[in-house]
Amino acid sequence: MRIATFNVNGIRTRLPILLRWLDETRPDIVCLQELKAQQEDFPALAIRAAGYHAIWHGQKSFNGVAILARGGEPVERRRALPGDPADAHSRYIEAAVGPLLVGCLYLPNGNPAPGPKFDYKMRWLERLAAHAQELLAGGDPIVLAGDFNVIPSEIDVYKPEAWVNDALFRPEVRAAFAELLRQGWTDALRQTYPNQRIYTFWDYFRNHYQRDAGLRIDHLLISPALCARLTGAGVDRAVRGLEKASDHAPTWIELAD
DNA sequence: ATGCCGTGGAAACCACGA
Repeated sequence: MRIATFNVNGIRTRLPILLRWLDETRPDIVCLQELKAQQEDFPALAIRAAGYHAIWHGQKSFNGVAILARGGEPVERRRALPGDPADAHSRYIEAAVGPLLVGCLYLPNGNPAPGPKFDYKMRWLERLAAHAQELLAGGDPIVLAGDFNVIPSEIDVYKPEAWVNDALFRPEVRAAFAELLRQGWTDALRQTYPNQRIYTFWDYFRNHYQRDAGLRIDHLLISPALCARLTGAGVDRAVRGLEKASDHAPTWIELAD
């Protein structure tokens, strides 16, 4: 089965591209981020007509996450990361899809760093680590997928020296991501391609896509129970080159049944 | 070093993104 993550940067504007990509690649489970739409403005009918059940957590203008599944309905487990009831951003949604648990996340950008936005990102990373640890304790097959806004290492950015002080690449952010891997999670794209340059995001400007000046910031972390089932992974780069594209490309893994 | 582009919402600009 195929599980994908895609930061759409506005689901209403991106709907034609999303539907075309769903039709062409037929992923079984899809995590979406940056819906940028209120709960009632999610295009549920069009997505249902494409063959997908969906749950989503919208927010006016910003953020917003969704989990799509074909074959079965995603059964919602939670729609916020624990640890801060005052955090009103729609950045996390979690569901059971058959025997699989899926966490879909949109981690804060954190720029400018230092500053309150960076502090919020670091707190969010701490909350994510705590929840991720709880999830692992169950021993279930779990995928944590989404836009992490974390460049894990130098190979994941076209020009590392230009990003050292950026909130996506600062040492404490990379350390927090590495801590997730130490818990037992596997970065499925990097596991599949240990030495390749793989990007999932390219800026809209400066011809970054045409120059392949990208970042790898969209990730699928899999729990130990899934490692032996990982048979492939990839990025649908061509989607980034379409007219009216998101600045992110869909990123996916393949699991043996 | 940089939001140069894109989206959304409010209001003909601004917030936000990475």
